Amino acid sequence: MTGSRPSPRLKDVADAAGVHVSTASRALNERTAVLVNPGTLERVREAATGLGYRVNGMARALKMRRSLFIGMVIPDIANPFFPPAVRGAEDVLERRGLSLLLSSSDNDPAKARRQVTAMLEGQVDGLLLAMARREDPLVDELRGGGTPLVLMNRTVDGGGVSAVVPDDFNGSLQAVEHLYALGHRQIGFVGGPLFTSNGMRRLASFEQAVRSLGLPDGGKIEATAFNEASGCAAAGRLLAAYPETTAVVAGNDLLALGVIDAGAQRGLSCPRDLSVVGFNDMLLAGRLQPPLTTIRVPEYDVGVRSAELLLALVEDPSRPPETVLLSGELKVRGSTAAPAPGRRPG
Amino acid sequence: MTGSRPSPRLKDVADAAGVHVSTASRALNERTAVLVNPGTLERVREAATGLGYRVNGMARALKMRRSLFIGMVIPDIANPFFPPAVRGAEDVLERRGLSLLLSSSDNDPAKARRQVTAMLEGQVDGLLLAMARREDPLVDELRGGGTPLVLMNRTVDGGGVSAVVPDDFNGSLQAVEHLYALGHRQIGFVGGPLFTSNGMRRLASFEQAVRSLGLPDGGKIEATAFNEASGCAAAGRLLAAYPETTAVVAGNDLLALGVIDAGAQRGLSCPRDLSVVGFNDMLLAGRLQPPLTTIRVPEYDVGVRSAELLLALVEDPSRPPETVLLSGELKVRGSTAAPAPGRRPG
DNA sequence: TTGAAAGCGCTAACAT
DNA sequence: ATGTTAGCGCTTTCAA
Repeated sequence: MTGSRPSPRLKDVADAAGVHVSTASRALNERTAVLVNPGTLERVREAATGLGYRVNGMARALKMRRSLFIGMVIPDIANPFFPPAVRGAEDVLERRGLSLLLSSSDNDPAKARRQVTAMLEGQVDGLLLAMARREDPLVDELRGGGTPLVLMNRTVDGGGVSAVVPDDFNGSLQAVEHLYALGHRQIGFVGGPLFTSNGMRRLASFEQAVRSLGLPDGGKIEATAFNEASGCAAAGRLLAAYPETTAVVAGNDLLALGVIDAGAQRGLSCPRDLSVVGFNDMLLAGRLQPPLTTIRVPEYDVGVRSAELLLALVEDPSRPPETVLLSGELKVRGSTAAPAPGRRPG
Repeated sequence: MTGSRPSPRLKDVADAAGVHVSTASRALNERTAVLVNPGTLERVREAATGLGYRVNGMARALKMRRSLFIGMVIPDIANPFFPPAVRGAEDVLERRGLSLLLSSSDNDPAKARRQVTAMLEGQVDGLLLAMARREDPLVDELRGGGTPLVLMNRTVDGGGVSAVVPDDFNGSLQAVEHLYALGHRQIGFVGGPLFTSNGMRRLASFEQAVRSLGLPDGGKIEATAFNEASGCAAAGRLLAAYPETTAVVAGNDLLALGVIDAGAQRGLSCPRDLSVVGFNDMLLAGRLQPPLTTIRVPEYDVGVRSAELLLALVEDPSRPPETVLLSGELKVRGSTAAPAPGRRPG
């Protein structure tokens, strides 16, 4: 028995069942099984089970031009925003028999390009991209390339490509209004990188909200990345330049954590001396010290909707691009409070 | 120009360069490029670039019996333990030109089996499995199957398969000793499912530690899953049965959170009335309320080492199985303190 | 209802 | 140094 083929091919199954390989193929294929005689069908299936046959996906893909792989590139799986979104996509894809190829690009365009290239070589049936920049040559190239594409979480300025993103505009608006209602009048902003649609849109709506409420133009700082360290550095500059600030809207939850750190470094306690609002409602945000007031983005749904949209695009490549806006919801928790009397300006 | 081939094949490149396809293949392949005339090499490369040629990985895989895919099955990417481990594996694999196929099995053996089957059909070059049970028929089958395999985070009782796991034994020990040093004498245990090596080993070493310190045999409850809700339910039972408990060792950080919840439900404040130690030191564990005292497991390294071991196995399938134990380190934070005088037994 | 034959795109003997 | 040829394992026309 030693030295036999590594794993049985369709030919082996066919031989065992006493039929031609094309018949075996038809029998084992859901769609074509009806074409084969019930008795034969049974024999083939038994032979397949008996031999422990497993279709060779590479051969199938080569012939059918369908790999049943979907590629997904995100900035970083270790960033708590992404796991739920990945999981959402995974669940949808698995139900349809597709597998997920995952890469983290660290927001490095060259790295993202290499990863996408590897996925394209892997003949993925579609691409889920969460690392898009507002101006993104890679996305532009891909748009013409015949591989269906959906942008997740971030989109591009130019449009023309399907995307599933949070309603950044409304989110920031809710954050500002919440702080205003608490009595804050000196509200700062620590946003994410402006090369992302999230960073840009959250800033734009922050500015508009502040303006329409007639608030003074406070500090607005762009952090270099959506993480705690960048948020802390940016907030440090903000608080130095605008010491009268009593509240900060952050570009996301990690940035918010950094803002809280920066405040603490200056002796400002959150929420007593400094209120902070995050964005996303990442895992455990409600159990932090203090529990984070934030804009809840349906992260899992971002993944689900992206995958669904991509599958629709795979079925019908001529389907026009579409942008799905998922609305967020303000979760009021412990990181926001009325400003302390002593710190209120005027 | 419309109606041309979807994407150029090697044949197209060869034609454009005026050579035979086999020459083009040699030219474009790192390993065989030395065999071709420098001038020809240049022409082929230019043609490839000019046409935007991209190798068809399915065809290559079919021929070479190497897909450059690695499959990874974890319980749930949304569980904060896994993202760093996934990231570690990703980084190693990418450096070697391999892509990662990821699935979440939810600890459902049938689901895991389907996912592994899909990956095997996808001709993955190796498998990283983080969902193993102590007795796992799937792992047993795979061991004979010719696809290299490394278990991550959890291993099987039988051995005979490579694994990279935390040092559960030493971890629990440190937790108990820490609580003992603080003055606790009534220490309970809320562990993970005993069908996992983690659940079992952490319990075993807890019991041994308690015994060797001469402590009374306190409550030990097995939670149904490694999550907050199960931890809360289990801890509820523990505290009802052993109300004199002043400290609890939890099977992981999420379970620890559940223990804290259960305490709070009974009016017990952590750490004043109840000390809790977690396991893993998941993301943000130190920023929770209270900051979690826990056993730090090098999650990223678990991923790195697993991937490295798997690659070694891919290169040399005859390499004997090996278990790598990664040691944890106690991180003392805010969820543990000396027992309150009023609650100390006796 | 089944078999024959072609071919997906590539690599690797083998031959020249 | 390059061309010829076979074949990886599968699906799918086309014929019978």
